[in-house]
Amino acid sequence: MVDLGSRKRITIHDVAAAAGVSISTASKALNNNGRMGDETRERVKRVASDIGFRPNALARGLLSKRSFTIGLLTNDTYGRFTLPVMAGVSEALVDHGVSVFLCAIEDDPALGQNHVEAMLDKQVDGIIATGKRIDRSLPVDLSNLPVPVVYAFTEGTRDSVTFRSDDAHGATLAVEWLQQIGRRRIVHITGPKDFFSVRERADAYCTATGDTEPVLYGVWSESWGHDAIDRLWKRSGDRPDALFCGNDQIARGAVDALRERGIKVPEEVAVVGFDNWEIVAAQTRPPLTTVDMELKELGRQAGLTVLALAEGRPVKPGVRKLPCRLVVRQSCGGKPSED
Amino acid sequence: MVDLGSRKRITIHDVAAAAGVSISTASKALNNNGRMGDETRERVKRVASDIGFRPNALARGLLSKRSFTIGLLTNDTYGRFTLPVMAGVSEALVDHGVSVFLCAIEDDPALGQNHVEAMLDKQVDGIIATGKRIDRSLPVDLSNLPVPVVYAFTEGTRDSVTFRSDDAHGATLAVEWLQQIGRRRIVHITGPKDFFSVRERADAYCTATGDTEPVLYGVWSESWGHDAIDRLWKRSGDRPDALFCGNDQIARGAVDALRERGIKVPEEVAVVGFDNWEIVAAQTRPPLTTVDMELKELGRQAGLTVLALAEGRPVKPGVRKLPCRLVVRQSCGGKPSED
DNA sequence: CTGAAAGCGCTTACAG
DNA sequence: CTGAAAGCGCTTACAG
Repeated sequence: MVDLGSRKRITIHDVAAAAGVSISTASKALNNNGRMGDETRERVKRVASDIGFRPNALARGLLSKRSFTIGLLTNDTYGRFTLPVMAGVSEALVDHGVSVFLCAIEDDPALGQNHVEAMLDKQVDGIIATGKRIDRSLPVDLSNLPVPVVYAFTEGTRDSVTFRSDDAHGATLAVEWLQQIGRRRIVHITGPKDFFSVRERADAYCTATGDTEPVLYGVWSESWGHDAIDRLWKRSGDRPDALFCGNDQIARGAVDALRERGIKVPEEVAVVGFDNWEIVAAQTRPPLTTVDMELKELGRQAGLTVLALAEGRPVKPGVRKLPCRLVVRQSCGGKPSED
Repeated sequence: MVDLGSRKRITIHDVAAAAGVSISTASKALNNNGRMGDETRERVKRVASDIGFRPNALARGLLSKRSFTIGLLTNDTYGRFTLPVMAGVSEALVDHGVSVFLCAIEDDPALGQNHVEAMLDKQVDGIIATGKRIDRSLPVDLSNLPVPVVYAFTEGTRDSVTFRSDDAHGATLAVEWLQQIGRRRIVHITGPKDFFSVRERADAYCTATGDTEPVLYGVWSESWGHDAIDRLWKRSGDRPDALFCGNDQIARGAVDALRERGIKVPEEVAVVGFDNWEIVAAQTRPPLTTVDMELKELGRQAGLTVLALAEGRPVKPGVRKLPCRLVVRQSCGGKPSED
């Protein structure tokens, strides 16, 4: 059978006994409050560390009303967006001793409710809601919770704090980069128009290019990228010398289609993607220059914000748009960035 | 400023007062123990539900020594393997009221130690360790912890419970499928030989095929799959009529290379991958038939096992190999499976 | 400078 | 059948 190494847990009573003080003195010594002789405080601390004392967070939490846990709620099962957000949240909070419950709720309201209640029972200090698109909310009501809620990459409520990427900025970065390398006929191939981020990216693209080419709306797949190239090359008139694609999958499909037609990327057509999804962007031939939404940074900020709210520090509600970053690989020429 | 809807939390005192009983009676009524009139018990329950009472899990945990939390520790930052495992763990445990801390520790021992201590402080009922390969352990010592540890898709200690996929079974499924559809010259293109799973899959492949073709070892990338096809088509002698690839990326690279040579998949060469990594397998043209390691089921079992150990139920230590499943798409011909 | 007491929100023997 | 008391592991006024 499996051995738990069932050593009894060490409590503050053990520390007090070993140091020859009362438990209140032990507590105060360890928490650097109360007044006592330096010698006593040091001795208690040394003893505690010698016998491996670690305070029980449950007991602490009962008193302090702080559990040093938060919940991350997501409906992005695949993890495409949630994983970087989670990494950022966790990185920002681990130094503050905060641990993160991850709850994947699919699109199931009952499951969502379940998870939220389980977290509230465990007295989480706050909740971060995240998802897979900025213009949809999770299938669970997070208003009027007894703990603060911060939204990251999902639709939030009016009076809450919401973090999202600045897609217009990302699109502008992409188009301006293509213009800088001398491209003039830049076509935008993107996803479904009912996505807010699609419209935002397309608008920024139109602004930056002066609206000379139509935007090709479709779906978020490689095969749509492929089809779009067929369509573009069938029509009459000048061919594009650059593509700005709404995500990396579309870009990959387009690059594949261009190669199959014997058209050189980046020499004849330069391509920029969106998302910086490594598995897609880095494996494309040539690897994709693409826009990174800095989701990890977004997670970091969401984490620090929920912590601030939990500690009662004031935070202004509203939507915070975070800048994107262009990751340069080979699909536009130029050297790969350090990324 | 953000409003917390700062309604005071409802405690068992409120329930007792509202029901006109003592808090001990209230507690016993809600937990279905102690003896009391049915009428009293029902009244207390009704009142509790009416005023929205939910017991504080921290207070409960302090008494019961059970926090109804567990920790999932992983060094698989990208989430490729951890996400399905996490989904399984969470799914299995949510019904038991258990929430899961996710701790991504990269390959940083100090960070790992940090997270483990934070979880122990929070009195987790157990820890599941998971990773990105079966023959490496996490960079943190999990033996002699005061809570049970279960290993899933990472190297465990001798006396622990470890769950892993049965890679030999998966490889056998793949090869036998190719043989069933009439293929005879099946080549195995796979990853680096220092991976245990590579050797195990290759051995099973050799056993199933009778060792007629050399195994091509390389790296886990599309470009290696591509190169392997070049190599195979340059050499003299009969060409393969089927490929069994060590992962989906290699398979995708190979399929792309075959298409570029004008060789039809699956008509001339049938291809099976490994991993069932949707983003790769489903986007390949044609979509890949591939081996799924059933990581979610693996996570489920790991979750139930750590729960059993936490509850003191006996569990035999050792390595449990879980069967794989073949997901049929179009790269071998045949109709797509329901997956 | 140090300790006894009360209490966080609950559960569980133990009296009555 | 119901309640008062003790206690889980800790912290924090309050006495001395």
